[in-house]
Amino acid sequence: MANRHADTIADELEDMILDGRFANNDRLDEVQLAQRFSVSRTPIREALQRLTQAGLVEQIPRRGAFVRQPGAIELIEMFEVMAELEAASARFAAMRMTDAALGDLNDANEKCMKAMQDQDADSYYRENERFHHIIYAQSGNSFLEAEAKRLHRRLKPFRRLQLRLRGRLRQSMSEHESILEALANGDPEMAAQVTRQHVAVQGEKFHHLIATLKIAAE
Amino acid sequence: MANRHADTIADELEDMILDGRFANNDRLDEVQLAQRFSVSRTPIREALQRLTQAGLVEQIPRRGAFVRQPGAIELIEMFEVMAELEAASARFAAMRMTDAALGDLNDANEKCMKAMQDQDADSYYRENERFHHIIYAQSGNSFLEAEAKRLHRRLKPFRRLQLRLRGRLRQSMSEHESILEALANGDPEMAAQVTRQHVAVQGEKFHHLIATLKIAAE
DNA sequence: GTCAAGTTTTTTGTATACAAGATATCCAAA
DNA sequence: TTTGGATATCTTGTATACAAAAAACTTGAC
Repeated sequence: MANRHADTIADELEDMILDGRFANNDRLDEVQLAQRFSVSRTPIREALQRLTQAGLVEQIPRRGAFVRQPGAIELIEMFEVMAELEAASARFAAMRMTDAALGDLNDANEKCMKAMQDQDADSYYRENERFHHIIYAQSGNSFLEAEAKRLHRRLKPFRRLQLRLRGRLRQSMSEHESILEALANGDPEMAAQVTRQHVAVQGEKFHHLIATLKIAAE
Repeated sequence: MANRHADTIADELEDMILDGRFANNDRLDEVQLAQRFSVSRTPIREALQRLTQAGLVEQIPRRGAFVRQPGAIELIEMFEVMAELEAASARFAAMRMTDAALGDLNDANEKCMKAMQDQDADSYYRENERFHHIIYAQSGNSFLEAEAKRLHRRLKPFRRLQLRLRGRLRQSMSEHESILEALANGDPEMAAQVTRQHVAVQGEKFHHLIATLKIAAE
């Protein structure tokens, strides 16, 4: 990609923002960050530019850079788009997927299941991510794969939240089964539909969660 | 957004690349560009960073920035994704669209038709773009709208190419009619399907065009 | 004439310097 | 006490300086 220093700084800042280590609208002071990373302002500014492009930071001219956590509405919109990208991936994958990849997908799903039974959250997240990434890759469309990965990563912290809802995990696994079945049958429309539903419901659950939190806060 | 100078420079460079004023793999020399724009290297570097993020430029560490025109395969992939984004927009629009917007869409379509009869290419492109942008906006999903606009813009120069094919324009207009009808009927699945087809066929026509050009070149 | 090692020249990436705009502080008047 | 304006301070945005890496060139051996 680009220059090493600014690159790694951007990655670190991205992680920090996505992990929620900054509050919304926190100002990212250039000199402070420069000191923290022991570099000059130049690579910091490059990193901030990158984050701005990625939508994680908003830069206001002559005012500075502010972390920009998406609001509830924007998150729902993003989940909606994610559902469409996943549905499209699944549709293509149903037609283009290799047998070997189908085996991998099955493997990821079984490990997901096992992780759920073992209450092993880390393992669950890892295998669930693998499950979805395999579908993106098997769309046979690298551009789609890249876009899907990008948005998937952006939504990661919020997916975790939503999975805490009672019964959601088990339901999610059953949806995986339907996806697997549709892909195994090579049924593009079915694959697209169940996959869209699988992701869209995450957005809805998330919405529900937000609403609940709001009520609880009153 | 960000700083004025680097901003406008990025926009200008973007236009130049999208208009094809640079060949693929052309190196974008920082000092040369700095002189051309009468600024220092700093804002140039910021602009190049932005273009890299947008996928128009590839930066190789310690080597420089190179314009990166998508190849045939990548273009087909991008058209495939565009088709999905448009289809999703149309699906949502079928459910959420206002009557006023439906009127606007009809208006854009009629002006498109008129432009075709008048052989007025500029007017055609403008109204065609308006047609599609209305659908994005009426998806009621700003995030989707932004993503669709972004990709639409990226594909702009290649859509123009494809429209030169004999009979393509008339076919395209008839597809617009089907889209309008589905939206007017509030039929989400039909709207998604005809819209996907409308855009996907552009990719196929484009593919066909490329193949033809290659044969002609031999 | 070709190739390879060593040297010079470019070019990138980072640090620092400086200018202009934004924010904060202070003081006086109502 | 509060408000308004003038001044001081801080912060961003751009220019310049410098170090290190890559490319280009030179020179010498075969």
